[in-house]
Amino acid sequence: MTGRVEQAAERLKALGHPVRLAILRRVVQGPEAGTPAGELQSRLDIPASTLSHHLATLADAGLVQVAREGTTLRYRADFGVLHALTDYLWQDCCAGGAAEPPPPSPCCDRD
Amino acid sequence: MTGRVEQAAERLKALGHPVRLAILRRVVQGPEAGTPAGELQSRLDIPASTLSHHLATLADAGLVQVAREGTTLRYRADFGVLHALTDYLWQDCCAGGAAEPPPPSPCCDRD
DNA sequence: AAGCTATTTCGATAAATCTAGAATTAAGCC
DNA sequence: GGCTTAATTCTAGATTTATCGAAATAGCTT
Repeated sequence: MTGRVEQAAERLKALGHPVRLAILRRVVQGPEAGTPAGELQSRLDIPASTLSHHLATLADAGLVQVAREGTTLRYRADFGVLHALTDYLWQDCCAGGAAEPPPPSPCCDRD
Repeated sequence: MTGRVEQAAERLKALGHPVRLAILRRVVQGPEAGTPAGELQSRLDIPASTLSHHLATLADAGLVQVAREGTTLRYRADFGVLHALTDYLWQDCCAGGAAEPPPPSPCCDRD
C-alpha cells in the first residue's frame, strides 16, 4: 500500500520536468477526447521516443490517460487526479499559513 | 532568464520526493519563526546529512527560507512562493477541464 | 581557548533519470 | 500479404539524484 504522501510525491515528481509540464499543458488545453502523441511531438519538437518516455511517466503517475484511435494514441488529462493533487498540495502545504488570500480562481481565463 | 515553466518544474521537482514533502509538511505546520533542522531530524528520523541535503534542495527551489538563531537554523515555508506555485498549477493544469468543481477550500481543517 | 552542540559540507557509492537512435509492434489500406 | 503511418519498446551512454558516514564550520558557554 502506497501512502498518501508517497503518491503525491510521485505525481509531483512527474510534473517536475519542464518537458512533461509542457506536455500536460498541451494535453489539458487540447480536446477532451485527447491529444494525439504525434501532435504533441510536432508541437514540442522532441524525438518521438523521448516524448513517449515522458508520456509513460505521466500515465504511470495517473495524471493522463491513453486511448487508442486507429493508429494514433490520444492522451487526455485525468482532471480528477489533478484535482486531488492540487487539493492535497493546498491543504498540506499552503493551509497552515495564518492569513491566507482566497484560493485561486478555478477556471477562468486562459490564453 | 529562467522561464515560468522551468521554474515551476524545478519547484514541483523539489516537492516530488516523499521525504521533502514530509519536511515541508512539518515546516508548514510548525511555528511561524521556523522549525529547527534538529527538530525535523528527530521527527523524521533520518541522518542529519541527508536531511540537510533535502533542505538545501527545498531552499534552492525557494520553497523554504532559512534563518540562523544561535547554533540552530530555523526553516520556514515561503508561503508566497507556495501560493504562486499552486496558482500556476491550478491555472495551467486544472483549468481547462470544462465543468469543474469549486476550488479547494483554502485553510480549514487540518489534523 | 577549550569544549560542546547544531548543522553543513565533503567524499564516495549506488541507483534512478534523461536522451535519443534503432528496432519493433499495432492498425489501417491497397 | 505487403506497404505506410503512428507510436512504443529496446538499448546504451551521459548525467543527475539519493544516501550517509566522516570531517569541517558556526556559534554558544565557561
